[in-house]
Amino acid sequence: MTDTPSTDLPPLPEFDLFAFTPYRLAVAAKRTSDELARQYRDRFGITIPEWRVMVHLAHSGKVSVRDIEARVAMEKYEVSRAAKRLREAGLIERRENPEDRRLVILALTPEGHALMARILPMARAHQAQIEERLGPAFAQLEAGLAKLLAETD
Amino acid sequence: MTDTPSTDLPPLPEFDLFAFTPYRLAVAAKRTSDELARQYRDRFGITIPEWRVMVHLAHSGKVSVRDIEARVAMEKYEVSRAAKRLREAGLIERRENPEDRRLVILALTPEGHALMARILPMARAHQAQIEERLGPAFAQLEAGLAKLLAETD
DNA sequence: GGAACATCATTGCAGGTGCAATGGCTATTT
DNA sequence: AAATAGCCATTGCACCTGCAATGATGTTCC
Repeated sequence: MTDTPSTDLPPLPEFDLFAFTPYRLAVAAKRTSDELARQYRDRFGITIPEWRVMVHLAHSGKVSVRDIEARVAMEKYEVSRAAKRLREAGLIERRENPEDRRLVILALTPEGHALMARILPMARAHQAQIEERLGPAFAQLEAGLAKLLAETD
Repeated sequence: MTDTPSTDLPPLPEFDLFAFTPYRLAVAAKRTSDELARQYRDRFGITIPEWRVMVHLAHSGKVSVRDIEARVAMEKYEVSRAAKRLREAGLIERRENPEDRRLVILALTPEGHALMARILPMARAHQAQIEERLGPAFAQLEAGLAKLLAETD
């Protein structure tokens, strides 16, 4: 037993990673978005950050990077790079804001609009499937998440 | 109004990103682990993947990369690279398994053991703080996560 | 017992990410 | 109106990640 360095040391406190809320949330988040990410990538060629930007543009019209950053839980450099890729893919367009030339105006192109018309129903279906699979636990999850998100805001 | 390309297109279906469970989980996971990640990094110089490996070694003794991969929701290359960094930092040691020389035996060094003795109480306190801040909503979150994790396993 | 197949861990590569500048613009102060 | 400070978006750099390929070992099947 002398070859195991821990043997003679005081025992460590018990700690169950599987009961650790940050871990549980990380695993849950990864599981739920991975399948989605794969679909978005394979079928539409976009990533999750790009998807978030697109969704925001879909219902907010023309906005700046700052608006998206504030609303969509992304750092502004993420928004900036997602927007760059989306622009190169022809899904959004970018103009200067004439009233404040530091700002940028992002908006869906017709191609981007068409893409969202295809993706959004899929996303709704995905959400419905989650709710169905969780059953009554869905409402509990929602209540818990609502409190957590409010507390950490 | 003719300068906005979306105006003449059929309206997109309503979609609220903030009610989208994968999004909510992603934000919740990021919020809860970011502060933790910063602490681990600034005070102990380790990352979240490294922390997970350390926790597993702390209560499982000597294990292989495969064991950790299976138990800790990490891909094996993540485990492998985390282990490499931890080895370079002197926190874990690595030996060959003589019974199956494809396998590797990872274990905490005394330094790693000492580090865990300092981190684990912090992690427990963090967990307690989450539970306190959420109050009754914590049990709901747990119930929801339990169902979700079981369903997607 | 040897060939084919499976498993374990690692790594090369391409691309994504976080941080800390940077450059351009606007607001504020004197 | 010039100087200073602040805000917006982007980018250079280093690091991290995901995927697929690799090499080394073990197992299975003829």
